[in-house]
Amino acid sequence: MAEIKGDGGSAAGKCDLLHLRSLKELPKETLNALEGIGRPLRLSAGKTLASEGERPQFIGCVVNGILRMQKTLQDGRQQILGLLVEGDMFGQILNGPLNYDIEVATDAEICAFKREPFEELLMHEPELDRVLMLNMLNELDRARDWMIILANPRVKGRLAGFILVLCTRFSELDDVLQARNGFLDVKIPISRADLAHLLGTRPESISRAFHGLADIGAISILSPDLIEIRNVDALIAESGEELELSNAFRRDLKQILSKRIE
Amino acid sequence: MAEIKGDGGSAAGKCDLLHLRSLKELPKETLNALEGIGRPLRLSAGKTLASEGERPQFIGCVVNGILRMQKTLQDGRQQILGLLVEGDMFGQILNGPLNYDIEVATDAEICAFKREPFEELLMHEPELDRVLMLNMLNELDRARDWMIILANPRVKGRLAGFILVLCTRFSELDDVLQARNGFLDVKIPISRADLAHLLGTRPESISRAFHGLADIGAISILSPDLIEIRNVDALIAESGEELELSNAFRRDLKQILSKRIE
DNA sequence: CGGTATTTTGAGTATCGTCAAGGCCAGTGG
DNA sequence: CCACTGGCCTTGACGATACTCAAAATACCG
Repeated sequence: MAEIKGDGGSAAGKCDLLHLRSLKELPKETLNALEGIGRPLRLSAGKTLASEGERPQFIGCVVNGILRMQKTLQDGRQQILGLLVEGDMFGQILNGPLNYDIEVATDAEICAFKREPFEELLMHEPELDRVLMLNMLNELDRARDWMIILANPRVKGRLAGFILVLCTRFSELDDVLQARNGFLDVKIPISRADLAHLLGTRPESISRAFHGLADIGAISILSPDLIEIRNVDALIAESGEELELSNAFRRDLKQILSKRIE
Repeated sequence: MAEIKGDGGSAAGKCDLLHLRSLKELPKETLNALEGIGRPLRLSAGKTLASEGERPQFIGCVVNGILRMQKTLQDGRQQILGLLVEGDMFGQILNGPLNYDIEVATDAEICAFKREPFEELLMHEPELDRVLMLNMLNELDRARDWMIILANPRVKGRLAGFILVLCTRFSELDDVLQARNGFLDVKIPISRADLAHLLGTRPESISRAFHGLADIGAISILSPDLIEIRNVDALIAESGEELELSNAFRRDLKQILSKRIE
């Protein structure tokens, strides 16, 4: 394949940023400028991209795959603070040092921008600034979602909340949602261990919670990382999600279902 | 007292924004302009300032007292998503509608800015924009703190984490910290019920956790809303906080202790 | 001093964390 | 082609913890 050699990076070529939903609104010139200073990086699961306390050398944008933001606690637990997916940006633009690690959860592809040219571009392009602001607001919303999920006293409820969030906030992801004979298939994109770290519990409890949800008929487990939603209302009831949103949820899900079936 | 009548507000006069730590860095003219469009509001505990789904009529800045951001869930639980204290701003500047309620936790005083003049001021004052950005980053950090605290499997650990956060992130507050005969007194600024809503549990468990911490000698309970930290290390150990930070914690706390004693 | 709200305590049950063992799947090497 | 190995997921048993409901004690306010 024709590869344009980058200036020293192991990966070379050009990022394809056009299809990322978060950047779509940028003017074409800005997008081109971004692609000009960005280099694609292919990362394999398990790699640590940046560690707590340091300031990452580059600004990154996830093209596909999933990264996790996580902290290692004193008692040995690892707590996942959030997931970075397609279109999410990271790398402390204004902030000081990171206060969490960034690791690769599944094999991923990112676009890396050197800090200086990126920040210079930022000065001249208020649109880019706006996109970053929205990215941050999005992260704040998601952090609050995780808070609500974590506050659920039962693991079964936390898992139900996670599945619902997967269906809404992460629904744009390629492989997560798929309709099949009238039900919605959901691919669980991370391991049980990571799920446990995310929901503040242990893999064993996650497993029990999955089967608990299956027992009440809310889902069925097709394979460890693929489930089928059989009863949205039961799922919502378990999660204890908010009143108004749960109705919106139902509507959206029905929409997604019918859209994906077509 | 000399009061300058406002244009229709029930409260009148001028906000004193000078002493707020988050606004200190603003140029004097910007601060004056802000004070010009702001009106002080005195609020009593329990009042709902804004509800989920609506867009608040004004931008607010807390002068003193505590507001809470909270959501009412379908199963009746109320989950507190965070506290707004002296210097914090709220009111969805760029965002769409709120997705939580804002209620007054303790009698409070805020400075309210009408949306239009505030946003116009924002256009002309990049410094103000920057302050708002920092305010948002701060909120994100705090949301992540809450996540880590909520993820702690034991209520005793969550409570320990809360007390530590109180000593660090909220240490600038007037009444929270006070040194007395060599130990640090901490005023718990919200009720047991609110604390339960914040930590995702029930008031009974909060009570038991307080007494559990007292049993291991980490704290002593002077009155329901006033505790004394007797063993910081035990408290940190219970909270399971992060490795590096816990050392910083210890240092900071010792500093606070010696500073407050003087 | 009485009345109310808040906090605390108690007892019983459900849930979760822990430790240990078993099962499933994929990749490896004979 | 098949046994083996290692990683991940599941299951089981048991003790610790937290939720629930109910009642008592305490603090708060007039």
